[in-house]
Amino acid sequence: MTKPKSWTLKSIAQELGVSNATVSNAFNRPDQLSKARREEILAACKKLGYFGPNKAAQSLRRGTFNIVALVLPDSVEYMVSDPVASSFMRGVSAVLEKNGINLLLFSGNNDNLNSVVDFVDGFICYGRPRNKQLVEQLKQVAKHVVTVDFNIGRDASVNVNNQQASFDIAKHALHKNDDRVAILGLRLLDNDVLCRVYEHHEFEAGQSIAHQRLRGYHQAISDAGITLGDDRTWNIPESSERFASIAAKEALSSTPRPNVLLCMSDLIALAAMREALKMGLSIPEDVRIVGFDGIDEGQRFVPKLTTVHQNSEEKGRIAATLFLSKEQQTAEIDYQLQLGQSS
Amino acid sequence: MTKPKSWTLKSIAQELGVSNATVSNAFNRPDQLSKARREEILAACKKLGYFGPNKAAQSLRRGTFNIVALVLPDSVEYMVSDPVASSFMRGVSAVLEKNGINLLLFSGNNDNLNSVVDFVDGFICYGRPRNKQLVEQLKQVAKHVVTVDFNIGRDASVNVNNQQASFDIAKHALHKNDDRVAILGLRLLDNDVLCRVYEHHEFEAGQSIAHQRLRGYHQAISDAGITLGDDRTWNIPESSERFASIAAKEALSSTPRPNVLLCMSDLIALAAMREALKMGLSIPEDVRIVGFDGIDEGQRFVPKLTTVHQNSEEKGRIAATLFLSKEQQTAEIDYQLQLGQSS
DNA sequence: ACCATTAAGTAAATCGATTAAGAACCTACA
DNA sequence: TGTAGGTTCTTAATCGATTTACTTAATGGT
Repeated sequence: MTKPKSWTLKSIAQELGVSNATVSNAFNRPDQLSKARREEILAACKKLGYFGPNKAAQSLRRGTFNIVALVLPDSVEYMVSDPVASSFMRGVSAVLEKNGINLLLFSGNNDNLNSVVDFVDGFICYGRPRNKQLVEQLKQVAKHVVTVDFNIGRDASVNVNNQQASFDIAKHALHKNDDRVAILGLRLLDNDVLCRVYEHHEFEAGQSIAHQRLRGYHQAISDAGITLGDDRTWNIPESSERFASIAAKEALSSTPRPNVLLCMSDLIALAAMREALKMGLSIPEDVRIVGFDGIDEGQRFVPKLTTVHQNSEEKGRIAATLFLSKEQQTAEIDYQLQLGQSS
Repeated sequence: MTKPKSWTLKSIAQELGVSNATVSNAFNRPDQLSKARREEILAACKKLGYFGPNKAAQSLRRGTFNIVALVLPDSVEYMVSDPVASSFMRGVSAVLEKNGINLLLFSGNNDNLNSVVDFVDGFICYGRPRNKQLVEQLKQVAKHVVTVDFNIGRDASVNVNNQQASFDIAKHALHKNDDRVAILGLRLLDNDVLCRVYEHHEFEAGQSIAHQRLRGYHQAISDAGITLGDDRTWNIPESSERFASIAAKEALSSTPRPNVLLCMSDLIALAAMREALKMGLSIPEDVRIVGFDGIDEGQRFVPKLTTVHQNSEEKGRIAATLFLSKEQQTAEIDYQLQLGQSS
């Protein structure tokens, strides 16, 4: 046999005068052949430039791929822009890297798991995807899933107790029962527009993190003896500075002007603080602002942001570890209130 | 045939009483069968819950994968922390997403392309990998490569003219021929330690972006009639705030205290500004500081950073587009000086 | 009515591996 | 000597598809 430009198991075996199986075993099952034979084969492969079994073929045969898809709540673009999401990704990748598993980014804009489901070992899904089809598919066709910040009732999930945390931070922010409260929420509605939300009662059953946090806020507000106006809640469909600024400006110039702003993310809270300062308001005297997440920038801002810190990187690490262990369980991660000067 | 829990092309064909090939053609080559037959088959598949040919098998057969690996200069962790790298990734992913191509993250810590080369269509390599083996492998075993910020002499690459840009910014920063210059560099040495660099002449031939930028600085310094001291250059092996701060502190307290700091990245420049302010120095009166990259934070900082802006996102888009076009060419992207108050 | 085309569909080789089952040989123990 | 057991290696089926070459039937022109 003349030397082919690229070797396969078969051609190598032929060249060496042994069977297919023996070469395969040399690479995968050392106990299936004599040590001498094995070393001889491995050495020959190295010399000839055969770097081992083709992974694609191996995967097809074995049904395992060494790839996990990270399902993003949005575009990849969003993922690397958002500090919380980035941290999470950092945690995930650190664990996977250590285990030799590759990470594939699956954009939340994509509407069909089928394009990847055949060549990944499973999914880590960060936040409930907007696309409901995707959730259905995760349930049905995924070999293995770990969900983060939401639950689909199979395999594993990792969550923070959003409701409790939101309750805690809101309770801290609310002082008197004549406080005028506004809520700058995340994606509370099923649309993609920045708008006020009117029917609060509809959300009491929702399972997204936005709804969980909203419940926490509502509870604290009601505990403080405050009545939340019917138009005091903003739906911010994506976590961008642009949207956050617009919503903050709107809220701060609405009547009655709120003196407490409950923000469902630090990104939103920071935008709100910038807007408030721009409008000449002082924080926390004129308006108290609290966030959620605990990103670095919030701690550098003046005044320092009061927020709920959740360790996103740890969350990522736990999610990946859970994925690898294939255990079926729900992990709840810790959070801490981070008290700054903004409230 | 009884209904299997998951369909394959074969079992579906059997069930429908047609051949393998016909089902395959129904999905891939509409011109190979009658319209009626095709629609009948597709409908049946949908009803039975067969979502189309298995991608892993398809890939093995066809030799194409719809996956491109993004080779990172460092861990995934680094990639999402660094704003420039994140922008780049954003650009890449936007283009790939639009074309239905999946993105796989390949950590620069990984030392063997072989673990992925068999199931990706090729590589986009962001920055020269530290690992020289990796470069060799890219040259030899990659089906297709686009390199960014460096060149391996095959397929395509995209670069910014680092030397010219560095020359320009340095020229702007240097006023008089009695300026005392220090350089806060990137990874100039092949080690992983933060240290001063003594033998400048060794770098004149280097091809990494750090070396390219250094050449630009040297040229401007020499044009200004300044002699750069032998211990005025710092090697900062990774682009982290921690390392940058240490180096900046060291440089600013060294003798003679520099009044011009040429920083090879904005991250470093920002750290240097923070340290300078902390030491009670005023910018630019006591020390002029310039950066490289043009990240957002630099423009928000007070004083605003003077720097070279390169559109990283655009760079990412170009890299991905180049990859998809399979053309063999080198694209040079634009840069602009961004003049702030820091110099 | 005859032959040349074209259309529709199928059989079988192939992509590059893994692995169950079995063959050939050797050792050892009763 | 016969048989049980253990090594070492091979044969052949299989993973789930694509695609070339071929068969068969239908169409059309003269």
